[in-house]
Amino acid sequence: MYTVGRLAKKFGLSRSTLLYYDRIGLLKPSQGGKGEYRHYSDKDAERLAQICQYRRTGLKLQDIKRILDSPDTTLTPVLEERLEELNLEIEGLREQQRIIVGLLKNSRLFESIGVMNRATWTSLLAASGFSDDDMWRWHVAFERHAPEKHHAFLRFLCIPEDEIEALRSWAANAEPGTEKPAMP
Amino acid sequence: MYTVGRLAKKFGLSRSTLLYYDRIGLLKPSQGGKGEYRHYSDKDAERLAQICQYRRTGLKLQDIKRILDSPDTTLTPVLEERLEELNLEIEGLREQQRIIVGLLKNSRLFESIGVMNRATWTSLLAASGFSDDDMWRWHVAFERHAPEKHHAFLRFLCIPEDEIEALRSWAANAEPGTEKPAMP
DNA sequence: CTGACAATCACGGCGCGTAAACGTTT
DNA sequence: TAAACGTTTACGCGCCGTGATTGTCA
Repeated sequence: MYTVGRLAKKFGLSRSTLLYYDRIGLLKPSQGGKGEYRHYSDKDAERLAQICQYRRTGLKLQDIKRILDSPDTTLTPVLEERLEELNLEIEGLREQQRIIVGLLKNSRLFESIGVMNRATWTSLLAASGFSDDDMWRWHVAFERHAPEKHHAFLRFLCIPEDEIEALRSWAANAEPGTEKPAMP
Repeated sequence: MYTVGRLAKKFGLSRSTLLYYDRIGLLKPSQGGKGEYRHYSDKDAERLAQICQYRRTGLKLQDIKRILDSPDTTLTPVLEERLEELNLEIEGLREQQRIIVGLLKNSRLFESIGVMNRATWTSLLAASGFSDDDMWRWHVAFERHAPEKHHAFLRFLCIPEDEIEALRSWAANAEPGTEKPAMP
């Protein structure tokens, strides 16, 4: 049995957060009617633990409520939806990064920040003994095996969208002996 | 010379957005007093183009204002700051993805979504003719040459933080002939 | 009695607009 | 007359945080 404050402390939340969860029906104390003190049982605490877990995935409180209040069939689809949503969000942010990198390309300073780029990547591969040919073969395999992920990875390297397009379409059509595209 | 609506249409914005920009002093029409129609000059339009450009980087309107209203010395630092901020945001979102992947690991369905993971990655490398040894050497080079980026990349693969730690510390200390860590 | 808790209610606040309502210019 | 404009005000999102005021427990 916990009071609001105690439960809040136990989970590193603020009291008002729990009050808020009560208000929206996400976590109602199993004892304590109107005007009385709230009393949270161990079961309530367990539910709160679940809530915190799901919150770490960025799910909205409403979705968490849906998950916890309905048979577990909803869990997987909701999480997958969130995963997809996160992909889109990340893609959007990377897009913003690419634009900034474009604007900053005179100022060489951005190299020192943790943004991955092609120069770093290729120099790493070279340092590990990978030849240019290896790299081209790798692009081809990547494009064939998982085109979307290939795309995502190229974006991860902050390569401009048009170059990505060129690289991918080359990789998609490459036959043994195909001429390699010129890359800056 | 443009009126609000025309300028808005030209830039794919809504009228209210321009009104808002006027209110906060971000873009004031060079002609048009109170009660009169706003008239935006070509210079204003140019400024708006700048604004839109910077907005695509996710800069706050206040920061854009600062950039445009002061000598260009502020541009670079502001952009770099935003870049760093984006890194943090992306890292946070990836963290959320990793948690979801952990929760979903029984449901194999997430493989079909565009999330990169180690399995895909290694199978790709293998398909391109890279041996296990190549991969281990590559980790070592990566860790030595750009530790932070190595970290970022492993996160990109949705590898749990503790395994990342293990892998990195192994790579950091590896000598030729060092035993390789067991990886699931 | 006192001090630490509890209760309820309502408002604030971020960032960037959007929408409504109603009057004026062209 | 109609369309586009003007101003002002309020609202929306998501997730709480912060009081104010008053009641209760140890």
